[in-house]
This record gives sequence, C-alpha cells and structure tokens, in this order.
Amino acid sequence: MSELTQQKASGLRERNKLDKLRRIKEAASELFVRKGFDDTTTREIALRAGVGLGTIFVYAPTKRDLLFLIVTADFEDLVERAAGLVRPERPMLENLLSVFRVHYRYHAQQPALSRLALREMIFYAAGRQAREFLKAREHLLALIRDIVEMAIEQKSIVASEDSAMIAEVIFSIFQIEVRRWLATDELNIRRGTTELRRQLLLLINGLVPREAR
Amino acid sequence: MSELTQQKASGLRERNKLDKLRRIKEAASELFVRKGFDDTTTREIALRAGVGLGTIFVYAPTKRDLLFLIVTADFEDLVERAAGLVRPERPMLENLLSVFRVHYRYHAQQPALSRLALREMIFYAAGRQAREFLKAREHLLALIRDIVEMAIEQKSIVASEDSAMIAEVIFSIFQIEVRRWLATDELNIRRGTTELRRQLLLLINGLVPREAR
DNA sequence: GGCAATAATTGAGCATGTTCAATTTTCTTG
DNA sequence: CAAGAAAATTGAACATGCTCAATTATTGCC
Repeated sequence: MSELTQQKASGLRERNKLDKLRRIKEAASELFVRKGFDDTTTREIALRAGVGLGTIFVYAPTKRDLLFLIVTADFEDLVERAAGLVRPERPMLENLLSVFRVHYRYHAQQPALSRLALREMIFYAAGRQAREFLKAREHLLALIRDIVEMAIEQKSIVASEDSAMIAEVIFSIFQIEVRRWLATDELNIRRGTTELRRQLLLLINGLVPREAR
Repeated sequence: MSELTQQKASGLRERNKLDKLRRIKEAASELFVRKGFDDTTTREIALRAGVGLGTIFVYAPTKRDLLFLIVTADFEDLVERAAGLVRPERPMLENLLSVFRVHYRYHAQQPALSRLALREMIFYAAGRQAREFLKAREHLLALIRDIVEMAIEQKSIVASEDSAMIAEVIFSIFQIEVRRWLATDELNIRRGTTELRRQLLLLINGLVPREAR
C-alpha cells in the first residue's frame, strides 16, 4: 500500500507507478473533455493510457474518483494562485472577486469537466479522493475567511457574526452563482463575475433601511 | 404517445397505465428508501411493481428519472403547503423560515432520497422529468420573491436591487445550507433552521458599518 | 546472478442499466 | 362479434463499471 501522492520515485517500481498514474490522468482528462464523462468508457481510458483495464481501478476505485483525481490538483492550484492575488489595501469586495475570477477562468476552459465536478462535489465524502477534494475546498473557504478578517480589522465592515460564518455565506453565494453561470451557453466571464459582484454587494449592503444613504 | 401526467382515465388502457405508473412509483420509492438508490436494481423494482423489466423504461427513460418521478410531486406539494403558511403581517424572516422549515421536515424523513435529488438537481435540465422538477423549483423561487416583495411594500426592508435578485441570494443561502445540514448525521431540524436563520439575518443586516445600532 | 518474497498488473467474468424486435392487449370499424 | 390497426408490454441481448484470481514484474538476500 503506497501513497500515490507522495513522490519517493527512487526505485523502478515507484517510478513506473508515477508514470502510469500520469498516463491514466492524461488519458482520462483528454477523453472526458472531448467525449464527456458518460460517453467515455473505462476501457477506452485504459487503452489510451496503455494499461490494462484492471489497472485503472487500482489507481482510482471508481470512475468518479478518476474525475476527482484530475480536478483536485487543479483546484489546489487555483486556490494557491488566487491567494497570491489578495492585497490587504484593496476593498474586500475586490479581493473576493479576484479570487473568484480565477475560478471562473478555469471553469470556462473545461466547462464539461467542471459541471461534473461541481455536481459530484456536493455530497462527496467517502474515499481518499473525496478527502483531498474537501481539503482544497476548505482552503478556499479559509482564504475567504482571511479576506473577511482583513476587512474586519480595518473596520471597513462590521461583524455581527464571526468571520467564519460570513465566509460561509459568501461562499454559498459564489457556489450557486457559479453553477448557474456554468449552466449557461456562452460562459462570458465578465458577465458572470458582474452578476456575482451584484449579489455580494447585496450582502454587504444588507436589506435593513438606513438613515444615511 | 399519451401524457402520463394527465388523468383522462376513461378507457381501460388509460386506467391500466395509471395503475402501473402508481405501482412503479410505489415500488421504487419503497426500495430506494429502504436499500438506497444504488443498491436498488431496476429488476427488483419491476418485480415488486409486478411489471416486466422493459416496462419500467417506458415510464421513466432512466433510473435517475425514476427518482425525479417520485420527488417532483412531493416538491410541488411542499411549495404549495409552504405558500399557505405565509402571513403578510409577519416579519419577512419568519415567513421565509416557515417556508424553509417545511422543506427541512421533508428532507428529514427520507434524507437518502433527498441527498440524491439535491445532487442531481443542480445540472439536471434534459428530459420531461427535469422540466417538471425545474418548474417546482421555479415556484419556490417565486414564493420567496413574493415574500420579499411584501416586505419591500411594507418598507420593512429597502431594495438596492429588485426582489428577484434578493430572492436569488436568499435561495442560494438556503440551498447550500440545507445541503450542508443534509450531510450531517443527526438531522436536527431545530438546529438546521437556527443556523439558516443566522445566515439570513446576516444578509438582512448587511456588513456595512451603521451609525444607529 | 539466482531465488524467494512481495508488489503490481491484468483481463475474463459478473452485475446491472438500457434497448428493441417480437408478442400481447386494447381499441375501432363494419 | 371478427378482424385488422394501434398501443402497450416484455425479456433476451447488449454495453459498461467494476472484481478478483491468476500472472508478471520488481526487490532484497545469499
């Protein structure tokens, strides 16, 4: 039982395994994008990756896991890249949108794959791949929380709740809106993020009447 | 090609069809709840419903459609029941929570079925059943919009956006929160709605500093 | 290098969702 | 009611995700 994610590629055995994993991922990714998830058979993937059918299921217990094997790494990258864009001196809303824009760009590249991942993501909790994926999701949530905390410290927003809960609500709005956007035909990034901005602004401004306009 | 939803049960043929549909729905529902979606085979459903295997696929093009055949009717009922609970004189938040509580109660009854439905619901657009389901979802959204509009007319909230967008954000928060809740073990309704209330209150109060506490 | 132990690979076989050509049932017409 | 037309039903056959016992490759030891 060796760890697939660690790369102690010293021996021939480990090197071979890493190479197989890479080939399987590449084959699956290419086929999923080109033919769609359902229309890609595990036999095709095995053939293209140059491995036996059974080998596929050693590296990913189910076809669904194969999907997450591909996107989880990408998602981690996205969050890390997004984190680098945050600037404490900028308004909270702009920082949030920088972070989310990275995701919109990614989804626009392979919408089919993203749709699947986002669909499955929702009640996906069992298995190694799931845990990795949830971790990436947790990182994004933490990043949002950090941005909110910055704003609280700078007193540019007030917190009737703690930053964790505020982050959750922001994340909720993002998740549903990005899904709605992904279900549209054209996938115009500008239009998507503009809509998201309006919704987040609604949260920031609130609904209670205020004396000072 | 006859309409399954209309009940012009005049002839023997139509009557038989309606009865078969009922038996299939009942069999599927019972088995899905007892054994779970994946562990129920279409052959079992056919056997229990007293029809041939092929007949199942006349009434529902895919196994997934079978799921929606069951829950769509329930969802329509929920929304209708929820609409009856709305009272113009009560605060917006309380009206919203009355509506959502109906859903929490339903989900608590058959969480396995609900999880599936809510997972599939997200990018489910093709086919007759999908359309029916989306219509039910649209009704719920309209109900939320009505509640928001009541509050705007009574000037208990201000609208920096139109009621449709406000309703969308409220619905987003509900959708994600109810999913998070459904992923927990105990499914305590009080706890779920309390958390939802806090999140909605956050939206109502907003994040901008205010002079008057 | 040879050999035993261990790990990795593999594809035949199974289970199950779905199709469709053949069969059965119901309706219509005279 | 008879017979032909139309509709509904059906299960054998197929496709495909996945399992697992047999095979092959790699490693450690002398």
